[in-house]
This record gives sequence, structure tokens and C-alpha cells, in this order.
Amino acid sequence: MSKVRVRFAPSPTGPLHIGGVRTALYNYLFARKTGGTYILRIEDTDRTRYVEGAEKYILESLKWCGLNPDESVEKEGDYGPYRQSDRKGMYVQYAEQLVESGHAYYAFDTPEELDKMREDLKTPEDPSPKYNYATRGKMKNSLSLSKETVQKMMNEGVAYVIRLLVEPGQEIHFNDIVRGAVSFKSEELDDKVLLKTDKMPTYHMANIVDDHFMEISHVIRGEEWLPSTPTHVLLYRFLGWEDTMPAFCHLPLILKPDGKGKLSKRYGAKVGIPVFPMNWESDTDFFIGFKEQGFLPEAMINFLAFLGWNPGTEQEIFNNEDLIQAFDLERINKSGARFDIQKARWFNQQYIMQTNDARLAELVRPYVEAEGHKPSEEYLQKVCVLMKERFEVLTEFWGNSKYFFEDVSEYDNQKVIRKKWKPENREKMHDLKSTVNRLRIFTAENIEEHVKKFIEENELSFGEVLPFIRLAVSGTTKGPSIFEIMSIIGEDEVAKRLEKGFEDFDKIKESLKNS
RNA sequence: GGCCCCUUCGUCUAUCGGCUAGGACGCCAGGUUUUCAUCCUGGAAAGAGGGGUUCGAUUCCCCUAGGGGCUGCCA
Repeated sequence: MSKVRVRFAPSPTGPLHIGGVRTALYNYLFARKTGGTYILRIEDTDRTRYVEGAEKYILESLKWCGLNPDESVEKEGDYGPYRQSDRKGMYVQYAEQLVESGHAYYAFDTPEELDKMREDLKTPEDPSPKYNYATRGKMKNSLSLSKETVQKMMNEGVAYVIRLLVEPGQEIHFNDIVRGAVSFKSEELDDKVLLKTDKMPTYHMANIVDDHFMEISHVIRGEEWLPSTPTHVLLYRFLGWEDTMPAFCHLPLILKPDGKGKLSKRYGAKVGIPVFPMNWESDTDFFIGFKEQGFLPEAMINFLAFLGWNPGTEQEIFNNEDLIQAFDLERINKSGARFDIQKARWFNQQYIMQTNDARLAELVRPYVEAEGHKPSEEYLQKVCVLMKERFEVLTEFWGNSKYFFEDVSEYDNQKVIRKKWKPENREKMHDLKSTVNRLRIFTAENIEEHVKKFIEENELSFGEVLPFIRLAVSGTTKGPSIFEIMSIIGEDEVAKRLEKGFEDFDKIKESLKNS
């Protein structure tokens, strides 16, 4: 087999959708698995849809995801340029070549005339008439007009496009790696525009020319391209490139989590789930990203890899290297996969738990600093040790861990105060505080030993004491071992919080009683 | 509407003619933790329907139904 060269070819019309990220991932994985080359090509042939900043966003997103291309606009290889607008001059000659060989023709119809044709020919049976063998004779093109008229219009500079001439009565077969044999009848195709009036190619023309000259071996792209693939096969054939035509691999779509349909950006915004790798902000739009929602790129990639593919084993956690090893185009599923944010969160939690303390501290630090605290590296890492299995996404870290960094201002469990707090034990609790505060060795083990001993000696129960130490020190009844928490926070701070907490509990109990 | 693609637990999926249909997420119950999370154990939960082919179909074929995609001088 000749060398594997694959490309991810997004269009810079906005932020890179999560489905695009998965397409990039599968291209990347396949290239790495086969020792091939993974290329990024920017498909910016539609100037009307060009969005400022989108290309940069795509590049940055891929970087964050760890899907760095071997060749791209930032890293030119031997097949450049890697931006289609920079390749503009290449396409015209092949479009012209197709006209000369009788496989394409000039068409002068204005957008208004096209609309009119579609409107006039529309019937209940055929609500969307095509520009094809049946209709092209009625339109203004070099097939329906006389040579002289065409020449005259060209001389006058009348705007024209070049359209592919598709003859009816043929079957176009091709093999898809995911779907197997697929075939279309040529009369179902339309005479697709190849070259637009601005001399820019359409996707159909550009992707064939570029894939050919970039020596692309496999086209791995979304299923939405399946219906236009026969047109692409025809283009390879008419250009004389069919013998080196790439293999096709059409990926199943990523669907909405609930009901039906393709996962869209609007939908994601509506239900508050990320649909983009990173935040996107423009004059008109704001979309939240996985990154800003507290996802680790490895977790997101692992999750995405399993949306439409699986290794056939029961292993689910795959790092980059594992994915490359296990990946196989043959094991990609045919049907669309629903996006399940819950599962994505589970993957993220798995990765957080696996992350070493130093890196986790680094990941979590921005959230702590955003709250105005600058803990030492050592301190933050200690907190991470205790908290790492207690949050699914990074953004939840602060809410669950703030008592390590600042005083307790409120208590999240009033019920336990109302039911179990005994003001008559106040004196004993005060003694407990003093006992704890006197400890010379302030380790979790030592605190635990002495607290338990104190409880026994004073004929208290764990239930009367432990929840209140916890609540006073952390403001919540949830969390890691209270003795570990105390040892990290330190004896002075602990004494202060116990004192204040016990006082607060008395007041709260009193006010709850009255209300 | 037409064309193409798809169809196993709620969701992601395993099964390449022998199935007591396996795993994961989520859910429920129990255990560990006198908290929470983690972890462990158990549970409920599926091959759209109808025809074939076959000794035997979730698996192969056909039809129906349902879903999705495409149907632009957008990609």
C-alpha cells in the first residue's frame, strides 16, 4: 500500500464543532497508527461565509486537543499552500480542462434566474428541481446557447460559472470503508457548480484537486458528504485521476443527546452543554467550550473516540498511545451516536483521578487564584490529594474545596444542627477544641487518635461530635476525612473555626427553634 | 417529495449463524467511609415489526415502519 496521507479540512466559518474534532481525531489516529501523515487544510473558498478569527480558533483548538497536524498553514510541508484561498490559481485550469474535454460547461444563469427555475419547476412530486440533464437545456449555458452567443457573452464579461456535465443512465459505484459498497444513479445527481463567478472553486472542485495533488490516500469525513461522493468520483474519472483516487470513509454523525437530529451549536447553547472544544466569542455569538467547562483534553478525546468507534474489548480508558494502538477504521460504527454529557463527565472524572498531584494542582490553580488566593504549591498539592476523586470537572473544584483556602461563612447542613447539636455539650466541645489545639504533632493520625479518645473519655458519641467538627471546619458535611482536612488547615485556623462554629451552631439552633 | 445511509438495554456499544444476548454511563439496592466521593457486590433494563434462507437467526436477504443526511455559485 502506498503511503497513508489523510487530511482534516475544516472551513473557517466559525468555531470548530465537536463533530469536527472527532473527524480530526480519527484522521490523526489513523495516520499515527499507519505511520502516515496527517494534514490540516483550511477550506476557505466561500468568502461570504468567512469569519474573522475562525482559522485561529481551529488551530488553537487542535493544539489544545493534542491533534497537531504534520502539515498545515503553520507548518508547511511539500504540498502547500495549505489554505485553499492561497491555492486559488490552481483550480481554474482543471475546470477549464473539464470544459475542453466535454465534461463541464459554462453557465450564465444569475442567482435570480436559478431561483425562478426552481420555483417554476417545483411540483409536489419534486419540491427541489435540479440543474441537470432534464433542465439544463432550458437554462443559459454553453450547451443551450449557440457558440456565437456564448463567445459574445464571454467577450462582454458576463459572469459565468463552470458546471459539471453529468450524463444520465450511468451507475456510479464506490466502496466506503465504513459502509461497504454504495451506488448512485447518475440521473439523481445535479450539474454541480465547480467554479464560481468569483473564480473560486466550490468544495467539490477544490477537494478533488487538492486531495489529488496532496496525494491524499484516504478521505475520512462526516456522513453529510456521502451524497456528493458520486460527484467526486466522476470528477476523479473525468480528470483522469481515478487510478489514484483516495479511499472513502464516511463517519456517522454525532446526534443530539435527547431526541433527534445533528448536534448543533444552537442546541448546545440551549441546554448548556459544550459543543465546542474552547469558548468562542464574536460580536454576535458566545459559545462555551469543553476547556472552560473544566474538561481535560485527554478525557474529551477519549470520550469522543468512543462516539462511533470502539476497540471491541472491554477497556474504556485509553490514553493517546493506547488509542493509536487500538484504532482501526474497520471498527467504526455505521449509525449516528448520541452525545451523552454524563458519560463525558465520567470520563473526565476518571482522568482527574489519574492525574498526578503536581499537574492537578496546576490545572486547578487558576480557579483558586480567580477567587483571590495564592496557595503554595505544596499546599495546593495536599488539597488535590484529598479532593481528586470528589469533582467531575475542574470547575467544580473551587466549590467543593474553598474551605481549604478561606474561612467558613455558611453551613450547608442546617438539618444536622437542628437535630443533633446539643448546646448542653458546649463546655465539652470547648475542651475538645483546647485538646486539639494543644496537639504538638498535628497529623491526621494523631488528631484522630486524640479526638476519639476525648469522645470516649467524656462519654460523648461520634454522632454528637464528628459532624460538628466537620461543619465548623469546612462548612459542609461532605468531604474527605475531617482529620486530614484539619491537619492541612493547621492548628490555629482549626481552633479559630471550631470556636466560631460552636457559637454559630448555638445561634442557628436557637433561630431554627423559633421559626 | 426524491435519493442515500442507518436501526441491540434510556445512552455508548460487544456479538462477524449456535445467546442463559456481554460491558460501560446513568438509575436502584446493599457494603466500605459514622459524612461525601472513590471502591466493592447485586439488581432492573435491549437485537423495531413482518416475511423469507437455514437444522438453527440479533447475525444473511426482502418488505414495512422509524430515524438521520443530502437535495445552494455553503462547506
